[in-house]
Amino acid sequence: MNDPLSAPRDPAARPQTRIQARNTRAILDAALEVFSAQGFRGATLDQIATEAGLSKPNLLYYFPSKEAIHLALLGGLLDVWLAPLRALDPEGDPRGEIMGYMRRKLDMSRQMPRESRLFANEILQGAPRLKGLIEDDLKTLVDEKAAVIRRWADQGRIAQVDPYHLIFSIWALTQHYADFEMQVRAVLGPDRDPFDEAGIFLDMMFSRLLATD
Amino acid sequence: MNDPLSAPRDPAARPQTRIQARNTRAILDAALEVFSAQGFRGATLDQIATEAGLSKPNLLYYFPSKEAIHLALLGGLLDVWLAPLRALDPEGDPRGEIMGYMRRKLDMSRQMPRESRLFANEILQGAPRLKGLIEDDLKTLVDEKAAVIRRWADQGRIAQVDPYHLIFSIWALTQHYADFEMQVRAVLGPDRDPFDEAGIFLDMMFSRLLATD
DNA sequence: ATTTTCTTTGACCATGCGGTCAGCGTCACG
DNA sequence: CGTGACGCTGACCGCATGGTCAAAGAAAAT
Repeated sequence: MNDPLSAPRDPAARPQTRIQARNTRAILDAALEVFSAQGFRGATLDQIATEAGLSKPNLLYYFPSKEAIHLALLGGLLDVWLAPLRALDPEGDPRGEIMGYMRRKLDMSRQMPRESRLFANEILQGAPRLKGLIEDDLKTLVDEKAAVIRRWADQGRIAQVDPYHLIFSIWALTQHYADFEMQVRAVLGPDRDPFDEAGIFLDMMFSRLLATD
Repeated sequence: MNDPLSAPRDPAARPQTRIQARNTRAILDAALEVFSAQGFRGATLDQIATEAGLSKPNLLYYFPSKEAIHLALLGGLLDVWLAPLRALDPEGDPRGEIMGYMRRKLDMSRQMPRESRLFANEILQGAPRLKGLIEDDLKTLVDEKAAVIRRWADQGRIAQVDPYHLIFSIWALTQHYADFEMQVRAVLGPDRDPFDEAGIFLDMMFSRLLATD
């Protein structure tokens, strides 16, 4: 009843055992690995259990179903994913804020490619499990930040660009390096670092886009 | 031998019946629909058969396995997908060629979102079935066109940008509108046309990026 | 030391799904 | 209009997979 999806057992009474903490973390990490690489239907409980170093029934002792594990992951993800955008400061320097946002998003692609792919998988399939959150939380946040950016543009502090598509472009470009990493690496060859180069390229791209000259 | 992957039976002797043509087309179209929406493992033969208006055994009369259907789709896809890049003319006007490429790619996202998502699914999972083609054909083509673009940059006819990442950025931005269409539409609301707006935005973005001022 | 709660497991079940097969219809062509 | 090749299907098989359960094994609490 009062049992959040990310926690296995009713934590109302006793708080949480050390073993519980360790195992739920292991499970979520293993699930992230498997779900992000195989998609929801492609992943199997056996794979996740093995990856987590548990038996399948033991895994199901901590989470009631495959669906629940997936939801626990997605539930936490959207917040993490949007944190950089939330941090965009209306009082800050327009170019610095937008460039900084792009930077942080690129860093997330580099540091958290599994999360990026998990998210991509979900959206690709039409976001059956995140639709609600996307239409509410995400849309609200983007509307709010888009208004800020529009104000900056109207004040002439950055170029006149559609703020929504500016945000989309940051998403598209940064996530591409995580989601399509295999393709990017295949094309660049083994001796080039995609993320380092992307940083330079995207700096230039957005500098030129936002310049007011 | 002369049997393309999209054809089911050995057509060495008799060419192809009308029924064969109709049904293989129906199957591939249905499979594109289902695979692009559910991924390889998420799709079932029953779904594809139903979508194609056939029974499952009948479907398997035309293709030997689920895998074969998927391969037939992917096999044809890469060529279609890369055609716009192939068309980039070294003798043409640099800005016109690159902007035109971006345009054609965006049109493809609009006209062929299912193909885009099929491809995205494949790359996301690490391209288990396309790896070879990507490391050979695709890499070769990109190397070749990147060299062209680099020459243009060195001649001062466009800005000095990394040609590889320029190509990546075109892929990322155009495919984003197909692959993440659900998210884009949720954020923009029902009254805005993502693709029309994207055309304007991307025109501006790449104009500014390539400008030599 | 004993009880109680938490943790783990082997064995098992039901269902979904890819794929097969024997046989029945149907079409095209001489 | 007959005959062979083509097209189609219901019933079936075996395996993978999500999930259950009773009972055994550790920890914690007393």
